[in-house]
Amino acid sequence: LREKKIPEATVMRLAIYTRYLKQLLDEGIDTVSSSEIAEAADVDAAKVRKDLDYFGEFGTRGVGYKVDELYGHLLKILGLHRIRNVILLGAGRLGSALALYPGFADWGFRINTIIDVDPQKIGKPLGKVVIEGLEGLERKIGERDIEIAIISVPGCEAQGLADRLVAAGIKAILNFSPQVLKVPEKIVLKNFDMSAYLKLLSFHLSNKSD
Amino acid sequence: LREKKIPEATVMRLAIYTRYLKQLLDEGIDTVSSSEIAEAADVDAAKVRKDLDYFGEFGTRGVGYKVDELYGHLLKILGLHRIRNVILLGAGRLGSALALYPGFADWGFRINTIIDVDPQKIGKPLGKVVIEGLEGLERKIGERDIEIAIISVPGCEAQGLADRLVAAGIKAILNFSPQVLKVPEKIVLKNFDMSAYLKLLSFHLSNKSD
DNA sequence: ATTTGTGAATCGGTTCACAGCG
DNA sequence: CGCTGTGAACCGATTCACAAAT
Repeated sequence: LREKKIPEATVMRLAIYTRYLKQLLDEGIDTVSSSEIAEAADVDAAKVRKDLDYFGEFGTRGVGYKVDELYGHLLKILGLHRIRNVILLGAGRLGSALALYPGFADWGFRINTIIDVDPQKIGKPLGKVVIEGLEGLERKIGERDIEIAIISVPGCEAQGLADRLVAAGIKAILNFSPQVLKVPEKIVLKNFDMSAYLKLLSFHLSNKSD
Repeated sequence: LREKKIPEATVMRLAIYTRYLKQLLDEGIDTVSSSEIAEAADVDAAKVRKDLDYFGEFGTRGVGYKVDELYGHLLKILGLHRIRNVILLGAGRLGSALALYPGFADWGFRINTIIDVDPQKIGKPLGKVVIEGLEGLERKIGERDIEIAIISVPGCEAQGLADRLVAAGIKAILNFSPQVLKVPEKIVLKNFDMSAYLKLLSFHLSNKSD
């Protein structure tokens, strides 16, 4: 966006702040301070202000931030002011849970295509979307204006699938498989390797004697 | 462990390396270089060596690392050489998917207790474990030697539950709810807010004009 | 009086470049 | 000669402290 490069961690925190602001909005609270946001997000107030500072001046000194305005700014900053189409690849247990997770639709992410290779599943509905086979993947991504892919297939199939997605012009991938994916620079890739997170917990448990 | 503090990112990468080493082990390959590990994990070789350097010297100059030895060292470092008992809270769609995810058991994480408040679910099996109600939570954690809790309940219930878990002596929490949890310093907490990750992707999509 | 916005200092992780060793 | 191990330089994010604004 701006001239400066925005730290990944900053964007992640902005994503957290939006949820709190939405809550305040629903409660009818109209003003909030950086220290209140900080408390809710479990960070410090200076960090909140610095995070916002990357994008402009949204507050009033001595007063704080107007909740509705700040919320609107953050939605714009994060690109959440519009619908984005998502393809889900793999309708296993995890994939099914993701397909039905309301937290995606709440923020404008519409899973409009679900793919699986199991003939038993093809043709059956998962939520409001009918599961389809892999054929014509590339065409569907183009025709249906899909920007984001969620991969929840076994690790061994993930890289091949990612290659096809990239060739089809996908812009972002959320990878739930434990496979490390290689994609071109321009593709936005986030990994969500759950066993890796458990290993991280395990490490800390083994070294609690700090 | 050592005198130095280990970067979180380093531990996360070690967790990734283990998967690759396991694969090499299964393929019967017995030597590997830092650059091969780097390639597999999509990082650079210096980073791999630096990550290992925090914990000791595991390689042979001019040769590389013996796969089985390095794998064993990493298991020890990450505390994966023993079984850890896990409690799963919330047997909804996501919770059920997690309960049945083989990636946990593969690394020694045994979900031995599953809790839900829905009377319809209580008493029914999920995998090999029978779902139980919330009563006696604290006692179960103590008696069953549970170290890790996975929270997959609605956000509004997550903090109250976390408080009980902490009081019961839980050591680590993996939080799949979008609620930011407040726990004492000594508790190891990792958040897995999926909608926050989608928001992150959305931000990058909106600002691809780098 | 209060709270934001922000340059400057600090801290910590990454990268580099090469010494050390087989 | 090849690859590891590692101090040092670099870079970027966090924290600090205070000026600016109402």
